Amino acid sequence: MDRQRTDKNGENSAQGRPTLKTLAFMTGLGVTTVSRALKDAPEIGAETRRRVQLVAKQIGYRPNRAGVRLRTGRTNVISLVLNTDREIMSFVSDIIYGVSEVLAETPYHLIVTPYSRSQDPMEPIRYLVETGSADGVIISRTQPNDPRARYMLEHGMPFATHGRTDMGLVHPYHDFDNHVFAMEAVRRLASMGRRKLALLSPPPGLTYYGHTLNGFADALSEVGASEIPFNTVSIDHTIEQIRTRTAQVMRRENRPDGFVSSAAAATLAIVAGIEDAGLKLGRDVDVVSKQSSDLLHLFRPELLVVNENFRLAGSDLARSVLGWIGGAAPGSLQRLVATSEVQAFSPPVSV
Amino acid sequence: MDRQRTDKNGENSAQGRPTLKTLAFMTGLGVTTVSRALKDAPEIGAETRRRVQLVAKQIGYRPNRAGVRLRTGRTNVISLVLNTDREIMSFVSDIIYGVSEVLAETPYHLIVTPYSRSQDPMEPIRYLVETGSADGVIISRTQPNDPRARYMLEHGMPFATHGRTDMGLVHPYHDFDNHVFAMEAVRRLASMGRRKLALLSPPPGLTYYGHTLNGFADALSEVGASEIPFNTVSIDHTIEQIRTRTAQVMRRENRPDGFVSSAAAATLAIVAGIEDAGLKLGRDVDVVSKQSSDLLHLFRPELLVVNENFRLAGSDLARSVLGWIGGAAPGSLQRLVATSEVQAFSPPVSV
DNA sequence: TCAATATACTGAAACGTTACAGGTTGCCAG
DNA sequence: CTGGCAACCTGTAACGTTTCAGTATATTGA
Repeated sequence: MDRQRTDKNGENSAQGRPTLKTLAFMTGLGVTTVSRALKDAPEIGAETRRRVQLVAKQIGYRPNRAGVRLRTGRTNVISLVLNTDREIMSFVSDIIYGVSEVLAETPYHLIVTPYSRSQDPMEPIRYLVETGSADGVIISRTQPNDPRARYMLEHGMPFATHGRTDMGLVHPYHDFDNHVFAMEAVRRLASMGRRKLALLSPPPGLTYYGHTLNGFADALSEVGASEIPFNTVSIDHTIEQIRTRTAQVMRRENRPDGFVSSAAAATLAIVAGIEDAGLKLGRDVDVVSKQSSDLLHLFRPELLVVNENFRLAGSDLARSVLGWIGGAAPGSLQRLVATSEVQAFSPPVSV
Repeated sequence: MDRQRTDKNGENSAQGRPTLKTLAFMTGLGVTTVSRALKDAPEIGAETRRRVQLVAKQIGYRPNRAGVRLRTGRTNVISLVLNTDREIMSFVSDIIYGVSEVLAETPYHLIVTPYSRSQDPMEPIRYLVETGSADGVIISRTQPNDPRARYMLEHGMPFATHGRTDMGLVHPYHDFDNHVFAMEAVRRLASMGRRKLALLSPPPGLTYYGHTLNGFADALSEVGASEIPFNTVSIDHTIEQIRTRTAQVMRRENRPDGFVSSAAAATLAIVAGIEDAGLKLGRDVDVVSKQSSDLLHLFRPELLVVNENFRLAGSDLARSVLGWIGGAAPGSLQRLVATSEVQAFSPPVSV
């Protein structure tokens, strides 16, 4: 009967946004009951439950995130940790789209946590864990012995990695099978008669550097081809550095007649370097490249490509983190996607 | 003297993360005093202030975002609203980097709010405003009469737009001067003797569509060149659509001898279409294109380019939103960046 | 009939912060 | 010696939510 005094939020429904108190006033129930009714708690009568949910829908009730977060510690936030100067351009947009697509169906927000050249990659991770700013984290540029993964595991922060680790610790990941990619690439080049192959590798230090190198080496010995060293550059180098280096190598006596490239932008540089040296793609040398959007064929139809789907990676990683948060076993949230076949140019249908 | 009972957070300093209560216990002050000391309130003694801040730094105190948000309504969040299927790839990564770079120095987090094909562009905006999920918003794909801008203005949500509106309403924006871009592009083509020009425009509906068209038309009449209609496609069309359409146009009797393209990926398609028709870039036709990263010259050295810096746009937009939140006049936070000159290929120094 | 029990609901407390409305103390003017 | 004031500090309440420990009522079993 002192409801009037207590529920000063009654009139609130007109001015501010509705809260549990507003709903309690409108339904004549207590806020506890309303709170439980909204989450289908069993001790609330079926009719009451329906009634509360109906009113909530009608007036467009949305739980206040700060309230929930303060009370429960749950943030409803997933953080995507990105290196702001080394990530591949298309990687960023596609992975964000993939993650967004999954989070859109949930109450989760996506926050982007950047770190740059100058910073310790651990810094954003520590920040997230210490401040509890996210319920889950997605990281890329994964290393075999990755201190970020170890730290999050130790501190009970659910996460997923783009790329695998190799520390004997189990956690969700999504990875493209770069071992298979490199093997298929070499096989394809070999099948075209190419015998002296160079690899533009991922940056040393990342896990898939090793996968790529091993696949390359394994296939070389399988097909009996040889390697022309090209390890002074990686896809983390600038376009100009790769271009210059390629031109140098191509001017040598013992030059490669085939390239395997781990990134599309780098492939542009390789081709430019080849042509700087006065040689011709498809005649003097062939190139197999990974790409994440279907543009390389426009650049040079002679290029051979393998597609890596970053958007899929994003949605997969998001689902994994949510799964872990939801209590699934981290070991069940690991996915290695097999490379599609090496593709040659197929001209557009209508011409 | 019932401090022991009251400050149950005293021992907390050992287990959880420190709060104001922890600091209050350690300094022997009240939490109110600590709170004010940390924000340099004038009614706190200078010595006390220093002492509190020292202790806070020592134990790594970080204000709890949920607490602040619940109490004050401030979220310390900026939301970047993105269309998940139409945005230009490099736009997304660069603008995120630009925004991040600015927010990194502040307590603000960046959240990415996506919307897709199927959705009303207003939906994410309404969500953000209604739930108060952000203190400021950045939007792109701005329209002359943009309901999102109008809505946010009406509801007092600070925001900045990438691109201008044209509704007589004043708000922060960052825009690339596409009028000048189109004029310079046409002038350049004219100076090379090109007289029949086609424009691959931005999607109709966006503000810079008009700017681009006007610049194109103005320069055409200035130099006395004529337009070959090419308005059945825009940069929002697929690569294949643009390519096919270009090839069609280039096979006609009265074909263009010059193109102006508003996006780099689309330019790849145009060039492919030109070559599909058996014509040669630089001989039969020239193309001026915008690009946001320096890759087009690798594609075809004959391409003429103008650079648009999306990272700059991002940092600029972030600064504008923060400025508005901080009380600056929205009218003072508008920036139109002039296009750089049209650039032809300059070969790498060392070859 | 009475006690035990299940059902449906409730108020109070707490999460960490800030705003509000004081409360002490010391000093000075009168 | 008193009243007033400035300087400095403090407790309480509130933001919206969930959890805990209930309470009231109806239902059941003996």
